[in-house]
Amino acid sequence: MARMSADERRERLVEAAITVMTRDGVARATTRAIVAEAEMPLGVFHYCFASKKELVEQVIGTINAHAVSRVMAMTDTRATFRESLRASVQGYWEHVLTHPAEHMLTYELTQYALRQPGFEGVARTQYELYLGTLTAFLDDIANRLAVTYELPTPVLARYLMTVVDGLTLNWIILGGEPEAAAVLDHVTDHVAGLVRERS
Amino acid sequence: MARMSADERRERLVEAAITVMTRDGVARATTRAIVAEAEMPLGVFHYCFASKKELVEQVIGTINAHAVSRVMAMTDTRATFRESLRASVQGYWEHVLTHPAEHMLTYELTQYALRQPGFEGVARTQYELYLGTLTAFLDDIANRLAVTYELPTPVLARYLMTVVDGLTLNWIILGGEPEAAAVLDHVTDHVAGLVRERS
DNA sequence: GTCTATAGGAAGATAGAC
DNA sequence: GTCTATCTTCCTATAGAC
Repeated sequence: MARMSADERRERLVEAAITVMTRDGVARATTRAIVAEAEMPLGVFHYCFASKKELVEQVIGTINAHAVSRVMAMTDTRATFRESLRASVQGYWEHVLTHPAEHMLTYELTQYALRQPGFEGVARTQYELYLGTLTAFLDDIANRLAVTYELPTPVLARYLMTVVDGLTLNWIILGGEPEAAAVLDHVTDHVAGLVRERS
Repeated sequence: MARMSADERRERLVEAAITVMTRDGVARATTRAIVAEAEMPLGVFHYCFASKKELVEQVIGTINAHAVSRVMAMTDTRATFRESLRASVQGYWEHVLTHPAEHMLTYELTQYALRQPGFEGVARTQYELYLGTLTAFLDDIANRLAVTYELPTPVLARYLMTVVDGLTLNWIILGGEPEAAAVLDHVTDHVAGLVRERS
């Protein structure tokens, strides 16, 4: 009854796992719930993956790849730094507003990784990845527009990551779109004020 | 063998639960692990608490009370707004640096509450509490020093909460004290620049 | 590879002797 | 109230027929 290759089953199981985790939370994404979501019998699980750990690793890899390519795609260079930053930040924020559950899942997986033996480095790698992507974004835009920053790029990148990450988290919990958008606008303007023409 | 009142047992079990959650994570804080930490037999649990849910509610209540009284105590009014804000923020940051596990637990409990049926409102209440406390802090300091803010207080409070919460989270995961402190200093200075003498 | 059936263990909660 | 022993359920993982 080989209706589908093991590779395709693996892909579908990872997708199903993400669906279940997004809908019901990481803790409820049991092997049973995942195979049920993928409409496969339970026994399938362990000839597609050696263990549940192996599946979760692939889930985290997939989620991270999505997040990074999202940030990459958000680079939106316009005529001025202010406009470029605003466009990029708004692109990100749009995604948060339309896909809150996806962002919530990344927070959950970070926590999961921080506690799960065998995933010790994963949370750190995840945040280093975000920070690196943001740093590259700032460098890229500085080069294209021939500007420099008043603050060291690592500090500026950390600042942006802090605001974006912190605001995403508290918006997921509290809502309050007007205040959240106001904070984001204020920070965008403030950061644009830290830019100098390259001499 | 009544060596201790049921009330005292309850208190000790809540303490033990916090110890286990801080050390091993919320998911590993099982009734068995908690009574073992408190050095009590398993059967004790269910005549002290009707269910595990009841214990977790008390744990969250205790943690929140700690957090709020910490923010209250951090209000540190000096001669100028800048100095007051700096002193208060440094007081908070000092606590993060010396008690990271405690702060990590609050993030874990927030996630737990967001997913656990019966705790739907708890995460929101928690963040509203933080935001309210920060707003009160800003109002208080504005009154004492007879100043106003360029931004509406709700937006400013949200901005501060975002930065403080986001930075705490990414410092727990990434470390990098110099950059984190630089971000905090920068934000403190920036916010101090948003203050006007009351006319 | 594919599936059913089940092992083996840990979770929350309860029964019932004292 | 106090404790031991146990119930029920659900988890990951495996055994073994096809």
